[in-house]
Amino acid sequence: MSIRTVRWRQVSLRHALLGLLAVQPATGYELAQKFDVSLGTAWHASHSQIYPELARLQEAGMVEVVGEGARNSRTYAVTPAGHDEIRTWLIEGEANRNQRNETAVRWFLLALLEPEDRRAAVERELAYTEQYVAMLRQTAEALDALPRKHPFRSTVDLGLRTSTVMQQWLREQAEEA
Amino acid sequence: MSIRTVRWRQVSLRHALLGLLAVQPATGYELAQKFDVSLGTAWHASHSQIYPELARLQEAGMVEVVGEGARNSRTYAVTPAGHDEIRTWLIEGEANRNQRNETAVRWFLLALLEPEDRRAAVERELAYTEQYVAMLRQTAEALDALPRKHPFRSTVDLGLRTSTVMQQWLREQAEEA
DNA sequence: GATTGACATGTCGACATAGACATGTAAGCC
DNA sequence: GGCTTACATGTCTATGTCGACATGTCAATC
Repeated sequence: MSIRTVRWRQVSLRHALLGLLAVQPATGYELAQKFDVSLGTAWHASHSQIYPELARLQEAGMVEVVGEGARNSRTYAVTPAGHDEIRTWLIEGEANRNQRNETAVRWFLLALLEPEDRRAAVERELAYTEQYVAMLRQTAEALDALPRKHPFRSTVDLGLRTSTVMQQWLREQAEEA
Repeated sequence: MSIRTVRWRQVSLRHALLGLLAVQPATGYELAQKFDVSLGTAWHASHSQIYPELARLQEAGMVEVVGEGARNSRTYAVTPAGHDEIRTWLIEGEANRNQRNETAVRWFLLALLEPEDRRAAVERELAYTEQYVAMLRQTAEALDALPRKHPFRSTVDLGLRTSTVMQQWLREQAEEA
């Protein structure tokens, strides 16, 4: 009989949810949408993961139901224990630096294409980044319209700045012989 | 009985492997190392995934064994069919833009901390990026010493450029009230 | 009042992934 | 010759994740 240390690896989904709820209480349905617009560059999760994890977080006392709305919806908020968890994770937690980014894999492989093929692929990627930048700009505008600074306002800026660098780099890739 | 369309989602591991082998033939063991130093920002895979996938790629005729070395090692190389696969994927394949990046999740949550806690967390993240930049610089030097330009040389540049932007952004986060 | 579509929550099965477990080889050092 | 360490390949289990399946609510439009 072997001793298998049970490691908890599902840390990011858990903390991403706590983070979103710390900004504003929300239903599972809203969280699923926020993952794509607000936290899209960092993490993705579908509702089939979110609902069970919310139940586990509630059981662990890190979130609580603060309201029930139409269509059997439940609004969750972070408890003090949940805030502690966020803080501890950021200050003490050991970071997992692994990344999983198919777009980046594509960009790595661009160099393997013939110049003509590469230009076509780069065009596609540039079109994607332009769409992405447009989305970020819209988000920035919406956040700037709020009475007080939104906690995620600066991450939108980070996205805009890195996108500029990436677009410049992609253009150079198209020109490479 | 319901018709379940079997979707193939393991596309990135497959193409990341093909891409690495297109640059230079390698053993499974070497590929596992390359994932972390060469493709680390884009994808991560451990040997327990790599060996079975190499076997599947060989079965599919996209890679072949081009040499056997000491300690029962096998060196794989990409076949013409494998090159076609890379090209088709880059030109025609539908991109999955989802990302999974725990570091980015951490950076998003920084804004939720009290200024003092945040400065501590930012210091940690800055230390990580500095280590990462040092590694990239070493890689760049090593690639520049080669007789001809390495296909992945420009992706190292992209990493260096985005790191600069990120470090600047992190410093700003530490200063925010 | 029927239809449509967005809102809302849930489960299930297939597949992906990490890390432990397993085994053996070769090189260098003492 | 024994020890240690890096090389090298493999499997298995627990867990993570996606997409399909399932069910129901409410509002708007026809």
